[in-house]
Amino acid sequence: MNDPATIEAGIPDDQLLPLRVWLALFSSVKQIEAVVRTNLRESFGSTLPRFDLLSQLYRSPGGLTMGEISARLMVTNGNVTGLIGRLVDEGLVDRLQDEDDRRIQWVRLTPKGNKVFSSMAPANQAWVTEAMAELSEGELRQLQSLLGKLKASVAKVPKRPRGDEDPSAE
Amino acid sequence: MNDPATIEAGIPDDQLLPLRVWLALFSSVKQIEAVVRTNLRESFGSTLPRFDLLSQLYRSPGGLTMGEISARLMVTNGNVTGLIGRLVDEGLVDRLQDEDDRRIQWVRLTPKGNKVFSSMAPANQAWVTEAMAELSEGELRQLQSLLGKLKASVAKVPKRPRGDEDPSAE
DNA sequence: GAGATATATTTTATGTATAAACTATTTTTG
DNA sequence: CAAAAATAGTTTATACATAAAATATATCTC
Repeated sequence: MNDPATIEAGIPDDQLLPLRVWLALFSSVKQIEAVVRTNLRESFGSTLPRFDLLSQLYRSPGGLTMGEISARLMVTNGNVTGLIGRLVDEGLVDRLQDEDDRRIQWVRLTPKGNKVFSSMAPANQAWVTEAMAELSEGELRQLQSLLGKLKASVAKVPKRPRGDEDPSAE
Repeated sequence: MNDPATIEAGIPDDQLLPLRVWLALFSSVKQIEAVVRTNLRESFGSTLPRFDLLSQLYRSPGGLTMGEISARLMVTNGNVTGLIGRLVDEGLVDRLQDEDDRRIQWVRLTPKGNKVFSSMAPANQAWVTEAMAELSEGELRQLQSLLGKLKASVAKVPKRPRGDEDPSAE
């Protein structure tokens, strides 16, 4: 991932603003991600995707289906298949088939996975808190609120189902 | 990547706030990325990393070195090597060696690359603008300002050079 | 100016991610 | 109920991304 782009030649400033915000959002996230990723690797030999996945499972003691994980992490099913496979190999997670619907896989943290995540989570919180240390509580709340609005705004973008290209549109 | 995680059990709310903001930032970016990625693929058969790279080159008519590209996109050198290779194959970009320093590669947009990027950029701007349509100009400016502060805050996180683990720290 | 160090980039191994095609089930519907 | 449609997940092919090691060149230092 990289750096959302702009053409800035002769476009009025208010037209440019969303693009600039997007750029700022993008680079902030990359920046924080870099901090967290480095720390996860150096301190725990782990990665952000694995941590996020463990976190979801931690919050769902009853387990999650593959599809639910994929929805929560906002990634494809195929991605989750691979991620879970590695975590199973590491013994942090286990899979079992649903008894009624044989298409469904239930995924849960193993006791080891639970323990490992419990040790990572406070460190992660500390890193993120430190990264945001210069923002006051008020600023953080403002940011949170604006991001909430943004989320709602993006969610309204119509996503046409595939095949709806309408090549003969006027 | 996915969904920055939290343990929320019994932690005071203001301790939790940075983590919540991180979560919100992360998912906003994923959400917008999904919109842009889908549109770039459907409309231009391209991807976000390629678009961002073209954008950087577009803004630097004199060309950029591999290292400079890597710094601007905040990705590793190896990543840029691959990305540029594909863009060269597509004829959108060319590489030439520096005359004085033979380690350096200068990368520029080809005329075709220029043309292609010029057609993509306005569409990209429109998508991002639409995604943020529900935010007022004032809100966007506020967001921009807060993200600027955040960037400065994250930049202050000390990044110890590798090998500075100090395993015997007290 | 030779050896050590630094810089620019590529290569290697691996992990993460997507989209599209596919398999296996379940559910719907005529 | 049988055929069709929907759902859950995996597989495949490919792209993107990292970290670490390697290569090649340039610069520094004595």
